[in-house]
Amino acid sequence: MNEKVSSKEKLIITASKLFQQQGYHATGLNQITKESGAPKGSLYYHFPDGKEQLALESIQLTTEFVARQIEEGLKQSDNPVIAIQHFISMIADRFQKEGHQQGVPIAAVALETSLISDELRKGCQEAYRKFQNLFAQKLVSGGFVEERAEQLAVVINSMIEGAFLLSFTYGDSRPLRLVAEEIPHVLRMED
Amino acid sequence: MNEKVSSKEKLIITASKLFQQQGYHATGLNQITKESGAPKGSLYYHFPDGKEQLALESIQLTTEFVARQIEEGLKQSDNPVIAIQHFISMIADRFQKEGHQQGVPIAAVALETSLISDELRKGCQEAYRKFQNLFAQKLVSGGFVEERAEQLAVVINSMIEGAFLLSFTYGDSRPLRLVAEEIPHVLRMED
DNA sequence: ATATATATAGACCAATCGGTATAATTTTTA
DNA sequence: TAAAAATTATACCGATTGGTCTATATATAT
Repeated sequence: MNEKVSSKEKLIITASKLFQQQGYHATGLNQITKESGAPKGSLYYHFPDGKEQLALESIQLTTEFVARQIEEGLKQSDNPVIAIQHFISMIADRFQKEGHQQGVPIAAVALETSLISDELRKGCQEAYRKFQNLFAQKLVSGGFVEERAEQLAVVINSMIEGAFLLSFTYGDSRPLRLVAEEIPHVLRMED
Repeated sequence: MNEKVSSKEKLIITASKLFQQQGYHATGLNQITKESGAPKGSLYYHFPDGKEQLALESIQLTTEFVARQIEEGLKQSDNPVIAIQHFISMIADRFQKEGHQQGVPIAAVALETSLISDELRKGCQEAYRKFQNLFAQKLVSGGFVEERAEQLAVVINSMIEGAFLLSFTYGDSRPLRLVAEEIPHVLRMED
């Protein structure tokens, strides 16, 4: 029963955190190995393609983590409006509590790497698609026609990502909270 | 009459472009001096505080540039809804035409540096505030009460920034176009 | 013309970057 | 237990990073 965290897992977990906080280029492999406790020799054994491969798998871990948070938040209500508002409030609360030292998931890596690595660009694209699909599903189960649900999911995704970026830069959760308040009108269900 | 572009200006112009395309950490001072034609000696003469100072002034140049684009777009109509929609369409068109090789203004630097440099964080904050104020002004002149206009401006700013990020990552202007279509409902003026 | 700022030129610095090499070790299989 | 496979440990690599230094021009004054 090998239940302890493997070196590979430790590397991915640490890298995910650092890439989110510092971005791709500011995060060195030496820092990742040092903070994870795994040696550099292990890094290139488990990730023979180097930093890019490690970043890709880190993005995928972050994607799963965020997706689970979205699912958790959305199951709070059958009403898509209330559910999505609840999820955004969740983000805003956590953002406020943790002193916004965590960065914005995916976004930094997406902006830094999309033009230099198609692999990483696709990884980030896949992340956003997953988030989008979760919102779309919720809207469909709330009565929206599928095509319309997908369109609205893109808009909701944009609002959240943009508000997250603004809240991060301002150091203030207000943009996230204001966006949450407008969800009913985007979904055309007056409150 | 010294009308030729000074070394300082060349450095800022080149740095603005590179920071937007590649982000802060991926852009080296050697690359900036090389592409601008200005020598490294000049860099530390004009920017004694180094990369951070150059980045701050670059952000400010980008801010002015984008602000002018917003003003240009918004003056297209007295109706805030149509004006804002027109501006977003402008972005989407340019994005599509230029093969999205330009990056997202401000955002990358904001995400990369906000946690490590309060100066740069404030510079990016100032950028977003300027954009926000232009939208808010337009809404006020369109009949919105000031406080409400400011709230909606934050939301519109979020939608645009988020959609820009998604369009960039997808390599597709669709998120921007979908967000434009939802502007009437956010401003509660049915089309 | 001469003195004085202003600006340029580019060699140089320690530190760090991503990445490689190989030997030693641990774990698994036979 | 012996052989084989998986993993770890470092020392090391050239290249590049942001930043410094001093000598040399180029203007702008007096």
